[in-house]
Amino acid sequence: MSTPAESSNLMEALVSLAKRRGFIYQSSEIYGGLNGFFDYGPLGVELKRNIRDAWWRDMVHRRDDIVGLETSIIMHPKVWEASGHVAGFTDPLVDCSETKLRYRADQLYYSKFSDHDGNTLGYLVVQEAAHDELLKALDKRIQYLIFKILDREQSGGVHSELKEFTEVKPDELPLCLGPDAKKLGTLTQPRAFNMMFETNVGALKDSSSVAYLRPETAQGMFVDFRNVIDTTRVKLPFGLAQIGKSFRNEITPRNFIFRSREFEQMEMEYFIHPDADWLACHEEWLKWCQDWLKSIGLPESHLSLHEHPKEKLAFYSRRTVDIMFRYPFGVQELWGIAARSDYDLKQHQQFSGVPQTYFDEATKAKVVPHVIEPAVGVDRIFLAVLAAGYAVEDVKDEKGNVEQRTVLRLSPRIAPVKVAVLPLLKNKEQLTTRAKALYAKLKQRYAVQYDDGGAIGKRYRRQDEAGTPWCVTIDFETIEKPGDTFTLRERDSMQQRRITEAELFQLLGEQVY
RNA sequence: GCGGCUGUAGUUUAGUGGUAAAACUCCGCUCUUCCAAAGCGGUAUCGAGGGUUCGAUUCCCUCCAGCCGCACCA
Repeated sequence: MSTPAESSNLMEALVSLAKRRGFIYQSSEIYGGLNGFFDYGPLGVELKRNIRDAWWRDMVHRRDDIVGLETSIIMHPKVWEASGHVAGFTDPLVDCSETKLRYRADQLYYSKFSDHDGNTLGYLVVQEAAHDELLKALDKRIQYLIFKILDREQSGGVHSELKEFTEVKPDELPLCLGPDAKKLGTLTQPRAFNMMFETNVGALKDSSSVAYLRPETAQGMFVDFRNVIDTTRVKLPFGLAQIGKSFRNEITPRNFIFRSREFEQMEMEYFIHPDADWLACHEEWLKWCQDWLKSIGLPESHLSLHEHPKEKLAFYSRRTVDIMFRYPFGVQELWGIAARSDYDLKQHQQFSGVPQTYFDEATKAKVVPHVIEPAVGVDRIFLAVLAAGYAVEDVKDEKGNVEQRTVLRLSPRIAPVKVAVLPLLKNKEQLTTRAKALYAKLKQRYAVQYDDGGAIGKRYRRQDEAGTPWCVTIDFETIEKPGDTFTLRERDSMQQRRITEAELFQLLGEQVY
């Protein structure tokens, strides 16, 4: 295991490389940046696109049972009421200035405590618990208030009924004793915090025009479930796949692009018959996702599984397993595979009044399908391939001096540039003419670069940092000897061999898919 | 949202109460027969705003951004 300092250094090195080579910039940098937002530069946008394309090809094009979808980012506000996001994403939060602890106001209860003459002595705040536990806690706090804070000789007084702390009034706050506080008045007013970005549709900013930027792409696929059934020939089981931006107003965006406020999801909702073996289906998708991650070059050694304990499952889920990735800052969630049951379709059925059913020809019955959902963040995969591929190696030059080489070992499938075409020398026209001809031919099909700047070694290293798997050098052997061969220099091994144009295209055809 | 640390060229860093230096990168030119060659030239309102001061990149305050920890993450 690396130490926190090393991890931090690795992340700094990655951020630095990402900027230096044009993978990722901070958003709005010239205005001081904006927390939780990022831009993808010329190399970054290629890498990101390749990740998306690889997923789409494997998930949609190469399967018979999955079709694609692209739904709008802003949807009818009722969608988010039905999905539970309006209620679920609104957490009123309370901070304690003394203990620095943070509570959810809807999980706190408070009670006024008065002496027998009716004078208010204070408000006791306790955390949600079973009824008798809660009363026990309340009693403890009363004793604490009387003897430690008010410094009285004997107890006595009455407490009023418990109320949810969300109802606390500003003038009561100075007399509130926080659940873990030793002084009065350390709690803040509950502040509503909704993870959804709000906006307004139309010209008038009244409450009827409130809309949300979607916090997940999934709901678009549930809402269009009927449309797809009615207009295409899909039969259960089948999947709807979507790639698109989602937005969450995270309290604290952290770890570079890992948790940001604007991010891109690749989600697939796989609809199955309610009587189908959902557990087996869930296992199948779990396996599929792991295999796919390996196919884009993530090493198995960095992957692990995390099964959500039953008591911590989200309300819609019967089972959720996360594929975890060992990032420099720790093992974190990469891909969540959730068995969402029929929760979402049933919710939309109820809220919209439109039946969300599928006609089962076999039983002649209408059923509401269940759903298995693999959901992954493009940006998280991006960071994972960057972190896993990044290496600084010691390399010996011809004099035996040790130098350092920075290399990004990206899979040819997703590398932003597949091949760099390099004339050995810039000022020899036979070399550059042949190189430019090859470049022109390659770029019809692949993302390639032409580079004639500086010495050849420098150009190799530059491509190493960009993650380009192969460099092709047009040298004197190309133009002087028969066979029209080039030097093929391989990124990871730095080995060189001679290759013809036909062989090069064959290599690319096999490796870039 | 809280606490600690930080912010000087594209990157990594040096430095000072009297308007800034280096290495590498990048761009241009010269040169160069396979792993960051050499030479010349170019690139900074020292994160932003305010205050103290004759004078602030340096000291103070606020904000913004970043890192670490806590909390949060339906």
